[in-house]
Amino acid sequence: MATKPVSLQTLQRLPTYLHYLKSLHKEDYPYISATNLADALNLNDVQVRKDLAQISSGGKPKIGYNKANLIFDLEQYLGYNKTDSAVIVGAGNLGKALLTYSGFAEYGLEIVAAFDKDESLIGTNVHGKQIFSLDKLPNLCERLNVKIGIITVPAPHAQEVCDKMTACGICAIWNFAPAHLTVPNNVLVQNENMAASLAILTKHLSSKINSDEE
Amino acid sequence: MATKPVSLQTLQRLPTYLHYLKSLHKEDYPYISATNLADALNLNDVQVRKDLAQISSGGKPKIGYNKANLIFDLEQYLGYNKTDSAVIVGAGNLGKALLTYSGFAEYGLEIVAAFDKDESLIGTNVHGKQIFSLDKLPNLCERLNVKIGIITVPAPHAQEVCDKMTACGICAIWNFAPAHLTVPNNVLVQNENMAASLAILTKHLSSKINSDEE
DNA sequence: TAGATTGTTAATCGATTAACAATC
DNA sequence: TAGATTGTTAATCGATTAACAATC
Repeated sequence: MATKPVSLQTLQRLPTYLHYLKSLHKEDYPYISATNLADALNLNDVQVRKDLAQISSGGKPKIGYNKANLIFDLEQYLGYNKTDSAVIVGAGNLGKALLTYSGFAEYGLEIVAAFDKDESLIGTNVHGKQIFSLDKLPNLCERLNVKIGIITVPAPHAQEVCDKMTACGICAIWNFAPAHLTVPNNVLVQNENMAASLAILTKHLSSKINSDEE
Repeated sequence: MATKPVSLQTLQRLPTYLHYLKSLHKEDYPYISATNLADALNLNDVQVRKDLAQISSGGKPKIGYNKANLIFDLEQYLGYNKTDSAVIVGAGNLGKALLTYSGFAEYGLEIVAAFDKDESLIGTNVHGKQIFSLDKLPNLCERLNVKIGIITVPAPHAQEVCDKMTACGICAIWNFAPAHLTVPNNVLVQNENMAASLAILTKHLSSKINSDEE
């Protein structure tokens, strides 16, 4: 019973729809059209309809989609009602920031523990989450059945940490280190590629300057 | 003299090439083939050649690309040699993490100041960067000709901060808030969309469970 | 010369957008 | 009924990949 797989592009838009719908909470009118949604988010209306068709029970011609139902369907599909456990390796500034951020709960993610090799950090806790020695990783992952790992160590150590994670049975890695990771086939790496984002930003700036000159 | 615009996908791959090339620093042999690069980064070799053709003086048949030249061309193209100034609004955990992160210098970005509306933060400094009241934003942006703004406030305040930034002449916004921003035409928003990344990660997990069941 | 590798032209693939029929 | 909106089928567009000629 394989449900039709949703494209990566669609998958990435779904949280945006959900967030926007939730922001309309105050409004009484219970329906919204794909056209409205598309306009608000600078998307094409047909694209929105196609995306929603894949995860919801559909809208009604002339009326649109029931907002509450849509929110429910999106949360259901994205798994925001079920919580996945994650561990974080690297308790530096970025690691601490992620540990402290309480918004992940809303997305169905709970960071259960952090790991670092810095002796002075081990045993301390950040925002109620304890920081362990890296040796403890296998045991904790197995005990708590953790499948998601977050890497926030400096780039030169990222691959090594990644290998340890996959050895522990982690099969989804969120990589904040500016490094390319090599992993077994069944493991997914999602790069939070700040260098790539910055490239887009600064290039926009420099091309703007050039075009202003003309 | 409009240089051929590079696609967004290409632009995002360039920092990856650069990073990998730099990591080969130890090796003596001065050349690398597109095939090698592609294999190491799990990309197609023709794609790598096409990407590199757009920003470098090219390689030599049978030999490959000169690594040092390639690194130079990539840094040149990505503007890592010139520094852009940026301001950050929102000096919470994430904002502080970014202020503290010293790696941006390498990418040609310097965060010159931070802003917050929390009175207890104003006047303090993080990693040598001062935190100002939001009122000071226009003056500072104009004086230092700041064109890049980083938003690390909670989602409900993101649009308001964004509007202030564009009013100050900022035309490239790096948005870490989980909110869709509406901006004038000439302004670019780059969303660091953690919710989207998480959606991909957790979906991989749940689809894996389903396929394992078969 | 032979062979590896580049760079280009053509084919494929997938996502977005346009056109339109179905429906409340 | 008329009109707005959905949902689907076809057309377009752009990026990736394959095929191949050029070259050191």
